[in-house]
Amino acid sequence: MIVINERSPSPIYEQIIQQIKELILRGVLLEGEKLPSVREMSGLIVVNPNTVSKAYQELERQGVIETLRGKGTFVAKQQSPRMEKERMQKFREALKQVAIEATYLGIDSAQLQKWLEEYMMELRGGTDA
Amino acid sequence: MIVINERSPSPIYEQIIQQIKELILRGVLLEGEKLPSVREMSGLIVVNPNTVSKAYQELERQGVIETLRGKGTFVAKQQSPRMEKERMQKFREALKQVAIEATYLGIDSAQLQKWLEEYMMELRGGTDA
Amino acid sequence: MIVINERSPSPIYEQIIQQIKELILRGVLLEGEKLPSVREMSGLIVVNPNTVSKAYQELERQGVIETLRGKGTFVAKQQSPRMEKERMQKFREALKQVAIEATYLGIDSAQLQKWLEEYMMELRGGTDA
Amino acid sequence: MIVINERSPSPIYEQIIQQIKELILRGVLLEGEKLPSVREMSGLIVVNPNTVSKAYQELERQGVIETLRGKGTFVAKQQSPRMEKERMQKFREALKQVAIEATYLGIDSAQLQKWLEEYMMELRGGTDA
DNA sequence: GTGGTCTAGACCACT
DNA sequence: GTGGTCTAGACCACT
Repeated sequence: MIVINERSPSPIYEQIIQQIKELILRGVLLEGEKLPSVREMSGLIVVNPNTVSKAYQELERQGVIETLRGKGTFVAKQQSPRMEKERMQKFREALKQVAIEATYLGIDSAQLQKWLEEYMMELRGGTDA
Repeated sequence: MIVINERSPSPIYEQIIQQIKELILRGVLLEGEKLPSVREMSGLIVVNPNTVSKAYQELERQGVIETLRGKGTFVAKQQSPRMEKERMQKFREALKQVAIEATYLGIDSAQLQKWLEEYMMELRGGTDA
Repeated sequence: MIVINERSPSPIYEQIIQQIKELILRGVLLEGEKLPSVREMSGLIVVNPNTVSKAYQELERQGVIETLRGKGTFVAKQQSPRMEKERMQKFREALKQVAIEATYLGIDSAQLQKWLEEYMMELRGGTDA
Repeated sequence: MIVINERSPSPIYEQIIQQIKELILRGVLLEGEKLPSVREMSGLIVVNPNTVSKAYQELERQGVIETLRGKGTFVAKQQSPRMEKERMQKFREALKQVAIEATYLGIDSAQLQKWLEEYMMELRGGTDA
């Protein structure tokens, strides 16, 4: 389910984080469901265990997953909106950069909204499956 | 005009690139206008000249600014959309991450579109000024 | 394998770029093969690591080599022709200058073609080895 | 007749040198013909006089033009092949780089020869005019 | 150990 | 004065 692009400029642990988030949003990973252990995951996606571990730790810090000692790692129960200030600021910043780059690429706001709609529909649609 | 955030995870030269793009889109920097020299800019934003130089070189590669040997660096004449494939792919990727993160933060697509509209209006509005 | 000419008018990082390209075309460096690390190379050819790094980054931009984070730098898999417009224009310009200079040196087109044949045979021959 | 590209990475004085050589090879400038003075040329092509002067000096060093005190600058009489070792070596080096880059761009030797033929025909054709 | 970023500062070609 | 190149060397993220 998770595909790593070694040539990507974004670090592998970031790719893992993003893709796990996406799998949860799409409903592939359900609330309370067990994630593969660090070692399993490290074998599945052929990546150093330290890298997987780092991704899990960050996901836990963000409240996306939960680690139960000796039991394993699970998708957190409350996947409700978490409006942490820091995260929100980062998001607004990213959104602004997207607007700038879109303008440079000559993409108008209608096209942009269409694409965003599509992506978000895909993600929300996932929860029905 | 340009403010560097030393604590930001994105490198200083990237911050310079993004902010110069923004200043151009907002119409603060006009076509053909001279940018501060590498040394001036380096003094203004308190950053090493090499770092400014790296940002200028990348902006030149992207066709945003132009360098005239021994004369200086200028905002490029044609700021027309450049649909380079690679850049477009990066953009689509960034857009997708924004959609994912928005979903996580509980921001619906209507809110997202409103914010994007605002940013893009600000940018386009700048060219009239 | 790589020899830097400090008196050459072309910058050191350009010399590195050209010679690595040549080594690949001659088949001395094979697809997927690891290049010396920035530090190793910098020691081998007695040049500052930053200069080697600059050469590697430009080679990556051109798709000649690939960087895997924390792992190293490798000869890219597909060394297929890349017909980027900009690069092609630069090439045509260089070719024209060669024609002009040849005429000045009294070299006729038959001789020129013979030399080019030789060089290209050498390069293509390298991939068999 | 001479067109300067201020955005070109090759310096203006080099562009002047190359284009004067080309004009001579094409027969636009004839042996013994007077060149515009440094000031005239500087006005014609809108370039700093120092830059023109530098180009003329280099052309004189190469034996392409001759300066007669108080009279002006003229296309040299003997435009016969001058096989200076240094120049020849530089040329062979440039030719080699052309071969390497052509291979990278996927241009075969037949195409390369066709282009070279064309360029050289244009140049030689010029002497008939 | 790997490449990426950055500083401080020198030197150079070009205008 | 302008940008381009290079050195020497530090620090950092990533694997």
